[in-house]
Amino acid sequence: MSTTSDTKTQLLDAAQELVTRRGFNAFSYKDLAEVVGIRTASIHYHFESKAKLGQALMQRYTSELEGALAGFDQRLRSEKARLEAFIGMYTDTEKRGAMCLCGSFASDLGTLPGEIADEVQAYLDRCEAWVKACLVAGIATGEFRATSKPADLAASLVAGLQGGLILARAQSGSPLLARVRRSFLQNLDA
Amino acid sequence: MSTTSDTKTQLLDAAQELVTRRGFNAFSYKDLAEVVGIRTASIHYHFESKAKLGQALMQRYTSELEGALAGFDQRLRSEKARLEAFIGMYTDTEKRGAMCLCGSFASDLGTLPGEIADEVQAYLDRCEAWVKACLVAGIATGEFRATSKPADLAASLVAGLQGGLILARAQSGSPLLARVRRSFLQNLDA
DNA sequence: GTCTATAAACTGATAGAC
DNA sequence: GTCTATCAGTTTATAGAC
Repeated sequence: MSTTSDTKTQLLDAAQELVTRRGFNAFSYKDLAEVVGIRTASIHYHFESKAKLGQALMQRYTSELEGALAGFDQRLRSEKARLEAFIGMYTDTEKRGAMCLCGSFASDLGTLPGEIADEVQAYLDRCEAWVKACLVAGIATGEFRATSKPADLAASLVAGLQGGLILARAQSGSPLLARVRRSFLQNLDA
Repeated sequence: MSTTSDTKTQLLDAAQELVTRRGFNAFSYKDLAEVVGIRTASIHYHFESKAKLGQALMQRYTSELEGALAGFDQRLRSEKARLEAFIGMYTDTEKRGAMCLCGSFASDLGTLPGEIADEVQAYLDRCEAWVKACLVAGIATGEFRATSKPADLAASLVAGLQGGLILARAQSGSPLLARVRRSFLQNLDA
């Protein structure tokens, strides 16, 4: 059990930081090598290509999402609290001044290898399905008021959070996601 | 009055297509030169740098937005119709399988020269201000029901449209923006 | 206005030594 | 696992001829 992570994990962590701040096409093996402190050639030992690195990044991100959602489901007792926890993942990212890894990849989708595009779609589908289930449950118990179809509301929240995260860094004013959160939740008030 | 546009306009048109499909960092002068049919060196006669080209792109885009919004205000008689027309600009872009120029730049903001970042902010501020005014007017006449502060709703719509446009290309299912539109408008139903 | 020629730096990637 | 050395191709940009 070592304090410092192994090189592969360090590479994933540094790459995630670069992708969520600069974008997949705007960072290079050189950038990555400098952060981790090895040579660019050594990166190829861990990830045979930049595309495979991107794919590994999205796979880890999606499995972390799965863990977080399972935690929310198990730990929290109201659908409102679960929704708040979900939104909280994105407000945390906003505070760091970064994008969601998936949102960053989605914005580069026109230039990405198919392997990554598939992972992006899986992540988004999972988010929408979880939010939709949360809404359906909350409407059934009377916790939420149904103003639109849950599937539409779920897609709308995911789009608002991802868009908000991308636009937040360009905005002068107050935290953008706080506004997205408020208008979404007030709309559901029973 | 010639049928074919001048080279500068052709360059702007081709660059806009590339930025909204691939992103600012994912297209090169070589790509642009091939589309327009000149050499890369000739591009520098019209735009001294890629940054200046990007800035010119955003300036033209913002002034086109201004024209479109003025047209909506003048031509359309209800706030609902105006909001629909605004949303329509984005559903048109979704049909083309492209991103909004501003959304594309926003996603690359961490790597962009400051001149472009300022233009991105101006475009977003203008969108939010116009939508907010539209909502305030519609609430005053009783056309809309106010579920949240107009400023929050406006920010939320802009974020939802931009996010929806970016995510739409990764999604398998039905048009994402139609869902954003439905849940936003139903929320306003008086 | 557009061209050729050229630059200097960077890109992801490979071969092979240690 | 990480290194050095190297590759072929690309990037934005400049100088100067036409």
